[in-house]
Amino acid sequence: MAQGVFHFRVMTDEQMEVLRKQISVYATICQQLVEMHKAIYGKPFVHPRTCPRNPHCDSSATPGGHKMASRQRWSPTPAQLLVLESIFDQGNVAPSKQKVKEIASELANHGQISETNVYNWFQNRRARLKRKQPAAMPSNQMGSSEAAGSYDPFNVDR
Amino acid sequence: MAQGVFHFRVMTDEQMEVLRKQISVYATICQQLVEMHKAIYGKPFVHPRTCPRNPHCDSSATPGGHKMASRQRWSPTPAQLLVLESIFDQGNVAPSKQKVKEIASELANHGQISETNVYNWFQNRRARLKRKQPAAMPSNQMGSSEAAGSYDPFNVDR
DNA sequence: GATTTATGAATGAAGG
DNA sequence: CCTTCATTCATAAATC
Repeated sequence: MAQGVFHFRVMTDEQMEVLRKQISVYATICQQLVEMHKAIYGKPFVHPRTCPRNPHCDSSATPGGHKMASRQRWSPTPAQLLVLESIFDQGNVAPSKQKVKEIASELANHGQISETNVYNWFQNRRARLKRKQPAAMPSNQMGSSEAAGSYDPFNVDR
Repeated sequence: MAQGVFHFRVMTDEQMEVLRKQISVYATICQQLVEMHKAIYGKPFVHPRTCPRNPHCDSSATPGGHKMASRQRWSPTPAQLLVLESIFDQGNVAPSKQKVKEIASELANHGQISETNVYNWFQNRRARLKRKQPAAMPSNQMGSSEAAGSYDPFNVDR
């Protein structure tokens, strides 16, 4: 693997994210093991070397889980949001993959965006709407079981 | 700072190799420690601090015999995740029925788990990998002007 | 600037 | 297998 001595590897944000996650898992486990050590020996585990200048090495003990280094998340520009909501309101609540591609392409003119962003946006929008508007349903009792997601009222694409 | 900034991180092969080795070492150590814990205490490696907001740690056995609500979905403990990913990385991406049984059996020592959980995990992992991998282009610098390249291009090759 | 809320993204599970 | 949904998580934005 290490034979390409004269060319650089480029890590995408995606790959970086994978790394972050792996490291996060190790961090969590190690944190637990430190707790274990304390429980056994009654005194806190002392690092051979404290973290040099790690931002979240001290302070906020990250309640419960371990916090990864910050990951920037996409957020729609006002212009993009306007277009997205317009499309949604027109009844196209579940665009097909092809449609998503087109939308993303179009919105790229108004700022950074990816097809995944668009896809996620519609997914979240549907879920949110569904959760907020269970009213207006004509006498639907649904008392017994949970109807485990076998019903999808929005499957209109393809 | 979320938009307009497409900072790629560049790693040399050397750095990459160092990182790989470090991770490998952490993985080994963590696995050994987890095993050690199991050996000492004879019970799953679960700590009060383990799951932040995930109540699946509460393995309270359905008092009364009737399974009630609280239908929380399974989520791997860090230790389980470590093992699962380790297996996956070793090339065993689609374990057989028998293998799944073994894995589930083994992981049950680190927390509640079922064969279905394991099966689903591998299935999801494969699907996820498949979607993300074809995005990786070797040594494609794509100039700074191609703004959209940072995130997942969302595979649509059908 | 510490909490709370809104929301983009991740993920386990189900359906086909 | 592939796609989709429900739920959860983390964080940017908002609020105090």
